[in-house]
Amino acid sequence: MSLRKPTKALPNMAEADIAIVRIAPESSFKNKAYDALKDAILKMDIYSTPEPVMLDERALSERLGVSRTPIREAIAMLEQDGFVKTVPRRGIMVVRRTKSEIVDMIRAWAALESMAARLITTTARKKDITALRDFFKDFGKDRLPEDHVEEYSRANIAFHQALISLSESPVLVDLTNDLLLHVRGYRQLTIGRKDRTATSLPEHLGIIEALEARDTELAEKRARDHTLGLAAYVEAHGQELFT
Amino acid sequence: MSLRKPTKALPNMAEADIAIVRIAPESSFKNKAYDALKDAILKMDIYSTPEPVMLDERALSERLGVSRTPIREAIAMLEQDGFVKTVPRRGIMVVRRTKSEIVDMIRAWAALESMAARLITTTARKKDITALRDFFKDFGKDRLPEDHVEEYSRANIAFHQALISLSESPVLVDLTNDLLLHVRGYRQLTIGRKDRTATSLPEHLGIIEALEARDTELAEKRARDHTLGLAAYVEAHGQELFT
DNA sequence: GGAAGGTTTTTGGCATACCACATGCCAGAA
DNA sequence: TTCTGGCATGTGGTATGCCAAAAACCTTCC
Repeated sequence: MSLRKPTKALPNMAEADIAIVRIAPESSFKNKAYDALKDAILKMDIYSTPEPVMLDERALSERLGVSRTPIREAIAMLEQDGFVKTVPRRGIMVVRRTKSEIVDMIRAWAALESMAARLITTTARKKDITALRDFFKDFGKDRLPEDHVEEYSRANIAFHQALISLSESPVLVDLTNDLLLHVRGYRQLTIGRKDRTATSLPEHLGIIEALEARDTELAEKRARDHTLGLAAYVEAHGQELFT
Repeated sequence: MSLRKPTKALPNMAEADIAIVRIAPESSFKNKAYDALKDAILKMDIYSTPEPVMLDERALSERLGVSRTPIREAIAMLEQDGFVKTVPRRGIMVVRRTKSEIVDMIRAWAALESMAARLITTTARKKDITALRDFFKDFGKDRLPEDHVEEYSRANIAFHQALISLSESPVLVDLTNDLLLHVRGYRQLTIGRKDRTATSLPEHLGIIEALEARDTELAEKRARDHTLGLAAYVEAHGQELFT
């Protein structure tokens, strides 16, 4: 597949070996539009207003300086992702998730993460596991997480993503990232979590310890219970968010 | 919604009561094309030939009797699903999964299904759990699964889907169905499983028993181990498939 | 005979025009 | 004043046509 005629194209091809970096494929407008729209949707605060946020193909095509065609293809992709929903002759609306949908997603996340923990205990290098502690090195008795919620929240997300990555399972990584993108829209998941941060840090460390000890069952259980705890928290305290 | 002003519009409106049936919404070509292509892709045996299967926009638009635009939008959606990959100026190819990708997907499936089992022990009705046995009522000592692999395989898939559905978690259901669609392409997962069917049935029954007993931990474990067993099986015996 | 180089063909990317339908406004009738 | 039918307008859906780049083909010259 790579080369059609490998017969005698080698001798004077030494130049081909020097740092030729495969020129930028120059992504298509479709993909650029997809990235731009996805980014914009994730940034906007969909839940601040009661009316659904609507998108307009023509307006978007003008703003992005391309025709409607690539915009529409990008919209079709976003719809597959579940970020928007287009209704014929009505408009394209940014999807608003209900509380139970968010809780549901967090549960799925818990499932995937606990499987990641399980895999990690059998394959990851000790060094990489220990490195997970670094995400929280700025927090401790003298600098409590609950006093730096924003910062801790970022470390929290980074930790979870790093954890999943250690599983070296592309499927787990991708699925989890998708779920996180949806869940993340809820600012209150971060802010309101203030009273959860206190218990969060010890739980994280507990997960790391179990991983280091190669205790498969325990690591799996701790990872699961930790995230299920978040789900339960949202289910109990996330009321005000969802009108 | 049905009638705006019931105040005085009744007397001579008898004609409005005659069989008006709510006209069909008539899905768009884009979605029809998506369904048709997805169906076709799932049906084709991608692994029978060494060369990748290519699709052609213009040919498809002709075959389906619509223009390229809706086809392209459908392709964009399928690409999001991971079923095809379009390379500029080269073509659209049906994605072929490697063995490790399949194994990876089955592991994620195991994670989701074990979470489903966990949820079921706390929410599902006894009646619905017991109904899961029906999928295997045609098999027993006098009619061994390994003697009717095709049929058992169908029952198997149906069982797993019904199991996940009992969790009443749309996210788990959707994610699992997506994974199954990808995994399913491997006919050998069905055929080669002949030597696995023997152990499969007892394991299924074991899961059902744990669910009925509302033993959360055990149900979760059995569901997970059962599917992880399939992953291990594919990892060990799926060699011949992937060239 | 074979290879370099030019030309045609193929293929996806994009822009544009037009269509059908949902809505809202508004004149005119009741 | 209130209601109704029609028209203007806006929105997504679809069809077409052209373009650039890559691949295939073909010509020509050593």
